[in-house]
Amino acid sequence: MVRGNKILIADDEPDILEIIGFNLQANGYEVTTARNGDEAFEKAKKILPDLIILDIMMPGKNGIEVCNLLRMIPSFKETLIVFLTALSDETTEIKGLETGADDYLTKPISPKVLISKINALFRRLNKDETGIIKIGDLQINREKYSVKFKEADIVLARKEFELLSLLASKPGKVFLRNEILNQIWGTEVIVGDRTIDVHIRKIRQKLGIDCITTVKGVGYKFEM
Amino acid sequence: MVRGNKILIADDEPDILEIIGFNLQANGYEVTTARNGDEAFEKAKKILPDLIILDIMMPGKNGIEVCNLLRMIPSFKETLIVFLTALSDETTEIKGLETGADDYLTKPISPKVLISKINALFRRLNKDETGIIKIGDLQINREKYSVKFKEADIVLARKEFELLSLLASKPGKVFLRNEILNQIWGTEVIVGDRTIDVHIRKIRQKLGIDCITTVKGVGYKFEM
DNA sequence: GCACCTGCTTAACAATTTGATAATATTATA
DNA sequence: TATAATATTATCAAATTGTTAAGCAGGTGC
Repeated sequence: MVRGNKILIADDEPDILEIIGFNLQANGYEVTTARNGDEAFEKAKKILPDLIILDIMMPGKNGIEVCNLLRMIPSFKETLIVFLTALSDETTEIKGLETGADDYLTKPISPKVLISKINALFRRLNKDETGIIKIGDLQINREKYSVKFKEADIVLARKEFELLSLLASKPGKVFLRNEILNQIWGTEVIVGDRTIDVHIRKIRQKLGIDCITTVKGVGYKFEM
Repeated sequence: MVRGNKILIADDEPDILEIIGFNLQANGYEVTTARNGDEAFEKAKKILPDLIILDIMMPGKNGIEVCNLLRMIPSFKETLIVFLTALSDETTEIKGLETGADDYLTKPISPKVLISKINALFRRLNKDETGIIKIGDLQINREKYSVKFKEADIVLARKEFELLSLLASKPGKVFLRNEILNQIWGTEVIVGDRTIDVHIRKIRQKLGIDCITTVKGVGYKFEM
């Protein structure tokens, strides 16, 4: 299992970006920086970091807004988000944590302490972030949007791919129909119940193997 | 899935224990207190809390020592440990986090902020809580919706699974028929009395072992 | 623009599974 | 043993999922 190591730092002070960025890189993290809220949001969607460090007071969107926006996107539900700011205002801190941030740090903070805190957070997060899922003879490449089974390429449509990808991300876990709807269609779109079934059917058909099990009244799970 | 809610607080100042304890209880946590490091260590082993708040400067063992000792015990590998102390000394903070603490808070801290931080920690913890029940040769996995007995998979329908799951969640406890009805069918649905029997029968049949005992006139209990 | 293709959703119906109940048999216990 | 409680069995209705085909929107090449 490969520990995720992509970190995005957003702060409007170049000095902070440089100091923290340098220290994180020295500790084996892959660092991207952003100078304001909008840039942070765009870069986050692009690079899908494992951890995002957000300054609260920034030009454009502030850190809390960025956090809120990101948490609405399914693929950022599990991403670690930490606020870093000079504000010692208690109300802000609570607001930050309640948007679903994982920690809240106040400047000034020494790089060493920061690294320690970040390591502690990652320690809790055991997740494979390579983007490639390999299960038996099946390979799912999130970046290439491709699926291989026994060296043979299988062409899946987008929804099919996302569905298989989701199920295979935790083999054995039963995904409730609601869970699937939220993760793939989002909370706003409403689609009929049979839609999931039809996609499942197509995946089963295209893969040719029965690796998706129905748990009646509950949901679906992936198993090889 | 039941959220862990047992918290142990260790501090040598009675005032702190009282204030924090009160606030945590008001937020639905079950609180135990300790007045020094040794007491904290003993109580931790006894009650197996989900979160431990440790003062660093305490009579007897200090907080870091307690943390180190606990982390050596397998059942405390996943326990949340947070340091709470007046020391703002950076070196101590790093030392704390490197022993495997999950956060580090400095006094003075307002109860609101404390609660927020603790909620944030639990939020993350609950995500990788497996929800697996293991009793003897029986394994019940809520996430996978699967039941294993001696390596053999047993397929249960939803109601059967819920029922077994409920009984096995507290082995030995007798669940009244009413209790079972409320937990599994809810208060609105009304089903006949024989319905429970039939489900119990199916579970017994499928498991092949007699681990559900009838307590006539009262209810059922799970025992291996 | 127009024909054509692809992917997504849905409707309609078939197939399957589940859960509840009735009817009857069995058991525990006063 | 009498009695109430539970076990067992078969049956049926309801819930759930599978399957197929059709409609629709968006994109592509001509």
